[in-house]
Amino acid sequence: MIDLRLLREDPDRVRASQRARGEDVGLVDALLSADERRRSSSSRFDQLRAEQRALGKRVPKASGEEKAELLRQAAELSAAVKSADAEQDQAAEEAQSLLLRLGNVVHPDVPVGGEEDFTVLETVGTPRDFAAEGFEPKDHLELGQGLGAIDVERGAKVSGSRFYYLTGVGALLELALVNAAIAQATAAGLTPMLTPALVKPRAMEGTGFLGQAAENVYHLEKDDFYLVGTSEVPLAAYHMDEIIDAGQLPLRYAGFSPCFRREAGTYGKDTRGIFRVHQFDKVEMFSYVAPEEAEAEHTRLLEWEKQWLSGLGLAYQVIDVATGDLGASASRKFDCEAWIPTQGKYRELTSASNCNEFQARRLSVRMRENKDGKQVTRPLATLNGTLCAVPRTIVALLETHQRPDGSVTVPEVLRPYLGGRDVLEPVAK
RNA sequence: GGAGGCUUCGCCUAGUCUGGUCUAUGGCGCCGCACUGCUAAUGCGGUUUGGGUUAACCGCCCAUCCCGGGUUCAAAUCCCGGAGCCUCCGCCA
Repeated sequence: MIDLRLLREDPDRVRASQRARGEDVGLVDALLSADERRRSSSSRFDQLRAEQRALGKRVPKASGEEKAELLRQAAELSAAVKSADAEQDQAAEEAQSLLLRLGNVVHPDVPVGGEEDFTVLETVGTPRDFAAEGFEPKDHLELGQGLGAIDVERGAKVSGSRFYYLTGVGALLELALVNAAIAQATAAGLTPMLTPALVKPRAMEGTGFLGQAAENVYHLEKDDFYLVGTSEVPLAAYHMDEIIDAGQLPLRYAGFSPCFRREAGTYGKDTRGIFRVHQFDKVEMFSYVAPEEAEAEHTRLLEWEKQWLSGLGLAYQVIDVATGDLGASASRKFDCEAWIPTQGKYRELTSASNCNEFQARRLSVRMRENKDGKQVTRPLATLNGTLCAVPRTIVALLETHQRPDGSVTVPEVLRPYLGGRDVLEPVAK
């Protein structure tokens, strides 16, 4: 959630942000007046309650006629307090529900527009020229099947469309990727974490996934659990309701977990292979920092992503995602898109978001620091970035490093995690 | 699944039986000041969190003793429901 003080003092900035996101600008004014009602009803309650307490203190000291009179007045006040309390609760609830619908205020440098209106910040590496090498690249599924690495037919038989098995060398490849990613993150000082994949509503809500993104989240009705779409959720909620000493910051984690996505509204998109699936594993980086450090941290996360992709020998571009394509929690988002040879375009492999204080306010994660000789508490900033989303990385790897005979060269960084193997060979059918 | 115990302002803790100066005790930690050649030690003071009021500060008011209801003029304290943690039993990877 955003800072209500900012909303009161500079509502135009919030309106502009909503407009840029292509979201309801009227929400800002609805929230302003709901906040007004919340404050006035709360004042009314506070005042009545103060009277009630003052009167209550006199009761035990009085006696006889006087006491009877006090009790009569107190009973009246008691009723008034009760109704003021109910009014206050209702007003607070209304303001809160409006506040939760409001997305983060976007960073001023973010390009305005929809999915196609991103800015390319940088291009790294050169897409491999298969025509010059004289052969037609196979797509990841054909390659994966040849290697005995991917089985989508049985995935569909057992679980339906967008499910798959990683088999044999495919399974080993995932484990190698995950180990290499965790090793890189650990070397950079991040704390490796294995996180829950089922979370309570508060964690999901606080991370910002129950607004517009709600239709993409699996929910277990009977137990009221949500399946996480990323370990960002359990990592953000890890410090929920805590106050962290400024000296402990930054806190950096590398979470590994399965990720579940309903992929609603993507009917017919990326139906072949394992590019877009309902369940996959991912290594995710997550940082808690002081708000003034957030932008520098955002760049840092991006650098670690670039280091990872470059190490895998992939060609990619970095984009500044446009306002209309930002998640509710993000003020700015950088995606790394890797070149997929058979698609002839760059596709998203990683994504780093700066949520500044937005998630921390919702989850009540604060920092305590010494300012001018006084201890102050304020929300901190959270950021997240993909290190390795396994299936998409496999797609890019197989296609990029394939050879004419259907074998695939293993990038050097992965070899130690594949028993020294430097090439994956097709298996006999 | 069954039985019992626990949950208080960063951490530990007093208070709950017997409702009202609980405006929540003490210790640790932390912050400030003093003393000191420096450090340590010591002394004094401060230190829950959130909301409101304020241009801001000071101050003041309200809420907050795991959460939600209830009883009462009045709830940390009594009653009901729930959550989490711990111990034991059962089942189980």
